Amino acid sequence: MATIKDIAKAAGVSLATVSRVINDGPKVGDKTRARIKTIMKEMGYRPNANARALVNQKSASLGVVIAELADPFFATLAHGIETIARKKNVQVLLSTGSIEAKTELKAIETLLEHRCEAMVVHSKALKDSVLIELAKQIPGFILINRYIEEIKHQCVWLDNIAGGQLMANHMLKLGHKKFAVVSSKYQIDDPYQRLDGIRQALIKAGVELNEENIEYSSPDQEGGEIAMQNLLTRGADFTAVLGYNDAMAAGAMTTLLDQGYHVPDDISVIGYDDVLLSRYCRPKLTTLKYPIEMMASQAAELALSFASQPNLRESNKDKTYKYTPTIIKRESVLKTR
Amino acid sequence: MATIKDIAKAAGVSLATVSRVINDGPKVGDKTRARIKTIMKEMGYRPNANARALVNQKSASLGVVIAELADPFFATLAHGIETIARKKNVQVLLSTGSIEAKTELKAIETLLEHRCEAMVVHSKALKDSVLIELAKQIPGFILINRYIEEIKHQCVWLDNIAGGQLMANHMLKLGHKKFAVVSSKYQIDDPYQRLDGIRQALIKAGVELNEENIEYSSPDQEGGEIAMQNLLTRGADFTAVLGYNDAMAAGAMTTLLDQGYHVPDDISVIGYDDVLLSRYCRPKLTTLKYPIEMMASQAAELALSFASQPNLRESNKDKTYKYTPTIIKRESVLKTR
DNA sequence: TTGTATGCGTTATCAG
DNA sequence: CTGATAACGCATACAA
Repeated sequence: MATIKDIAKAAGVSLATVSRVINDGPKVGDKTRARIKTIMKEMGYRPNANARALVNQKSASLGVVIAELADPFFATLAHGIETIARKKNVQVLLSTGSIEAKTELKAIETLLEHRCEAMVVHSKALKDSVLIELAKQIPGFILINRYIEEIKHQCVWLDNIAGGQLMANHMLKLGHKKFAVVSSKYQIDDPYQRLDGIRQALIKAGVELNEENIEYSSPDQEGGEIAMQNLLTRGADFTAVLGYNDAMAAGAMTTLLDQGYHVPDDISVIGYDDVLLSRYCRPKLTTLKYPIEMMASQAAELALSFASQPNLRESNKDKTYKYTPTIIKRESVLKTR
Repeated sequence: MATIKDIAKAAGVSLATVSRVINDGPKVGDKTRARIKTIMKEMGYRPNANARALVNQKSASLGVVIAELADPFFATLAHGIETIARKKNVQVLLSTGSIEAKTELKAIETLLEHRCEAMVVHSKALKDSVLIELAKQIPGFILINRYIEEIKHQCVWLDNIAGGQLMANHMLKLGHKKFAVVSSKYQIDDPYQRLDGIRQALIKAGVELNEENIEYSSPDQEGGEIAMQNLLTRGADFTAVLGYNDAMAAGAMTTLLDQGYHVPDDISVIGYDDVLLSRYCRPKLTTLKYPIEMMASQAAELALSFASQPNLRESNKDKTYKYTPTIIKRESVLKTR
C-alpha cells in the first residue's frame, strides 16, 4: 500500500510537503498541492491510521463496551453511539463484556491498548472502585446506565427508582391493588432499584406486596414465561404484573394467554424499556420508555468532547446526566373492574 | 502511559529484553523475565496496539460493515462476528453503510485506513466491479449475503431463490392457491430473488400470481402494515401471504387482525429471517430460518484465516459458502379449508 | 514555499 | 542470554 514516501518520490517533493497537503496544512503552493492530490488519487493512497495515532498520541476512535450485541436493547444503544461516531468521523471499536467482571475489564483494556481515549462503557459487573480508577485515568471515559457518585460527571444514567415508582403508580391509578412482579435474577443494581421504586410507591399507597408475588428469573422472554408459570402454579393472586423489562413482560403475557387468561381484561401487564418487541407483541405492551438511544448519543458526544478537551470535563465536575423514563400507553394495561 | 522504554529503564535492561518478555520470546533468563513482569504490572504497562500494527504491518482486528445496528437482523449478524473475534482475541472495528454506495465505500475505506486486513462486509449498494476490485486487494475480504461469481470463494450467502420456492411450496402443500406477496421496495437483489423463487414455484404448480397481489413497501413492520392495507383496500383476494421478512409479515398480520381477519384460520402468513420477533408476535410467525449468526461466524473465521494465510484463500478458489433457509413451523400458517 | 531531521512505541536483526 | 539499532508511516519544529 502506497505510503507518504511513495507519493513524495512520485511527485518529486519531500515528505513534509505531502504531509501538509494531506492535512490541509497551510504554506503549500496551489500547483504543488493540486499535483500531489492527483498523484495520491492515482496511487490510491490511504493514510495509515495506526501511524497517525502513534505520532499524534490520539486515535480518532470511540470505544464501546456493551454486554451483548444480540440483545435489542444493546443493539439500540450501540446504534445511538454509532450515529455520533459516524457524524464525527471516528471509528468505533466494539467490545463485549457479557456482564462479567473479568470480561468487562478485558474489554476495556483492549480498548486501552488501542489508545482510544474516548469510550462509553456499559458495566454492571465491575466494582465501583475499579470504574472510578478507570474514569479518572481515561479522559473520555463515560459510564452509561450506571451512577457512581464520585464520577457522576461521567455518568449517563436512568433513574430506575423513579421508573419503578412510575409503573406501580400507573397501575395504582387504574385501581389495581394486587400486584405481582417478574424481576431479574441477576445481582445487579437495576432490578433492585426498580423493585425499590415499586415498593416505595406501593407502601405510600398502603398496598401490600407479598414477597411470594415476586418472582426472579432470567431477564428474557423465557424467563418471563417461567416466572409467570411459577406464580400461577403457586396460586398467586394478582391483577397487575410489573415486568423487569419488555421481554419478561411479553413472556409473562404469553404464559397468561396460553393459560386462558385475558390480557388486559383479567390481568394487566406492563413492561420496561420500550424495545421494538413491545410494539410487535399482542396485545401491544404498555411499557416505560427507556430513552437509550438518546442517552447513548449523549454519552458518545460527551466521551468525544471530554477526550479532546479534558478541561471541559473538569469544569463540569458537579454535573451528571440523569434521564427519567416515561409511560408509553398501549394495550396491555386496563382499569380493574 | 508507560511505554516499553520506561519499563526497560526501571528494570535496568534494554528495550529488546522487555519486548521479548512481552511477546513470550525465548532467550530470556527466568529471573529477568519475572522481574520485568512484576515491573510491568506495577507500572500498569499496556502494549500500544497502534505501534504494534505499524511495525508488524498487520492489525489484529476484524472490520465489520453492516447497514444498521438498530436492525435486529444486523445486530445478530454482528453478534456472530463478534463471538469469533473475541475468541480469536482481535478487536472488531464496526462501520455502518446504510445501503448507500457512498457510505458503504466510505465504511470500507475507513477500515482500510486502519489497515485491518480481515473484514466481513455486507454491501447491497456497491457495484459488483467495485467489490471484486476490493476483494482482490484485501486478503481477508469476505462478502456476506451476496454472491458474485468472480469472487465466489469470498462469499458467504443465502440461496434466496430456494427460499422463495420454499415458502411458496409450503403454502401450496397446504392447499393454498390464492397468494399475496408483501415485498420490499428496495432495488436490491434480495427481494427480486425471493420473488423469483416464489414465481418459479407457483408456475411449476400452475398457480397464478396476479401482479396486483404483490405490494412493495419498506421492509419493516410499518411497511408491512401499509402494504396489507393497500392489498385490502384494493379488494385483493388471497388466503396466503408471503412476507419479504418477519417484520413485514408481522406488520401485515397486525393489519389483518385489526381488520377482523383471523390468522391463520382465514389467512395464512409466512415470514422470512426468523428473528426474535417471529417468536414474540401473536400468533407466532411461521417463517424461514435465515441462519445469519452461523453464517456471520463462518464469514469471520474465513476473513481471519484468509488474512493470515493468503495462500489458503487461493487454494480454495472454486469453493463458495452457500446456505439454504429452512421452514420454521409456528402458528401463522394453516391448511386451507 | 519547501526540505531535513527527529520521534512516536514497537519488533526484529544483528552483534556481543 | 542480552543490548544496540534500524525500520514501520507519519507529523512537526526548525532550517533554508
